[in-house]
Amino acid sequence: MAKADTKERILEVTAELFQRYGYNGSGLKQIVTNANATFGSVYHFFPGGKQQLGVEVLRRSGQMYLELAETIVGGASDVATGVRHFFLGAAEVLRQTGYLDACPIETVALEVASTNEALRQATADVFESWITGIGALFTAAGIGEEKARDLAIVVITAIEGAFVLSRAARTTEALERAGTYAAAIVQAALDGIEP
Amino acid sequence: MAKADTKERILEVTAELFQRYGYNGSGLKQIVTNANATFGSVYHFFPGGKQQLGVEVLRRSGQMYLELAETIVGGASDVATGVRHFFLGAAEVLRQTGYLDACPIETVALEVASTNEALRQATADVFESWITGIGALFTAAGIGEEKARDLAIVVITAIEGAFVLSRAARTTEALERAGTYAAAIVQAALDGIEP
DNA sequence: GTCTATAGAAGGATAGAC
DNA sequence: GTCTATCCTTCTATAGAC
Repeated sequence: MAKADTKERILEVTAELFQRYGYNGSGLKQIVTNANATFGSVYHFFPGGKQQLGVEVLRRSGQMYLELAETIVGGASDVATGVRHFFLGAAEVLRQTGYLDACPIETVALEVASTNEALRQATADVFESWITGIGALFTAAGIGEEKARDLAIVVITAIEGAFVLSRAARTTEALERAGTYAAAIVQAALDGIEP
Repeated sequence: MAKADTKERILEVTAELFQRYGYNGSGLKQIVTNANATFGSVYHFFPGGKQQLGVEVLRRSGQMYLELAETIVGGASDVATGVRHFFLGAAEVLRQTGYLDACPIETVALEVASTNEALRQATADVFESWITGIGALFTAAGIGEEKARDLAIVVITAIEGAFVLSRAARTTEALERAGTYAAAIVQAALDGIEP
């Protein structure tokens, strides 16, 4: 088991590098080295080169991160508490990794938004799946569908924005404050308050 | 006037490229071409190379964007309305530029957070200046200092996160929803409601 | 201050032996 | 499936003429 699938290792290493250094900041050479693989293997599994590898990594990372969010948010006593837990958990991970590991697709999303349509579409698909997935947790908690989607968007934008400020400042302040307000907004929706 | 300062042109062009393509995505060659300058000029004005140019561009862009925010937020009938206007204005700019022009430092901030300490510090300084500047508008509106800072952080994280989703999806939905909730949170603070 | 040429490294990608 | 060698481009940076 010390030797997992080569393809699997390439995907895992690339996901980690994208999360920390972005798409342009992660060289194929670095990927090959860290994954203990070769150029031949990369192009064997991903004939479309770095772009194809990128698309598959974004899809995988997006799904894994959604599952993590669903587990934490859905596992709490109520969704508002769950949202708060997710922000605090993200803050803890960020701190423990030396402010390396935040959102697995955010940096790439901004880098490729206006330069690579295939990758841009992949990031858009991931965000949409998050909105749908988190929104479903809110509707399950009794919130109307339309409002549930809006809430999901607000919660996701809050954590993405907080990641930017927290990584730049190397403090968890933004994640903590954003988490408090995001949880409060969800709680207000549970209480049936407008707006 | 057709020929502004060479240094000025380099700074302006680099700021635009950083905003659209990020730090790693903006080549010195591209900068030189777009600014109608030469490599010699770039290294004459910025002996520290791309990094020094980057730091100066981040500082400038950060200050200009803060001034824009202060004008819009502070120019409205109240700060909650001002916040709403800023989100809607940002959405309009984004739409009109084909989803190119969002935050001038966000992409760079994520790219350099774990790779270049000088640039990371520059982005952190910019965000801190925004928190202070926007927070001052809130205290001027009668909100307590501590809460004003928290609100500023929440508003800034909301717009940064919304930029990510909006650029990826090529819709203004995230900016509109985030703007609505950010304005509501500020309004609640004005009304003295807890948190 | 400006320009051109070029160095030297790193980028993605490919071919062909094994 | 894996590996190595290599191609071609792009990148940042520098030297030296003007």
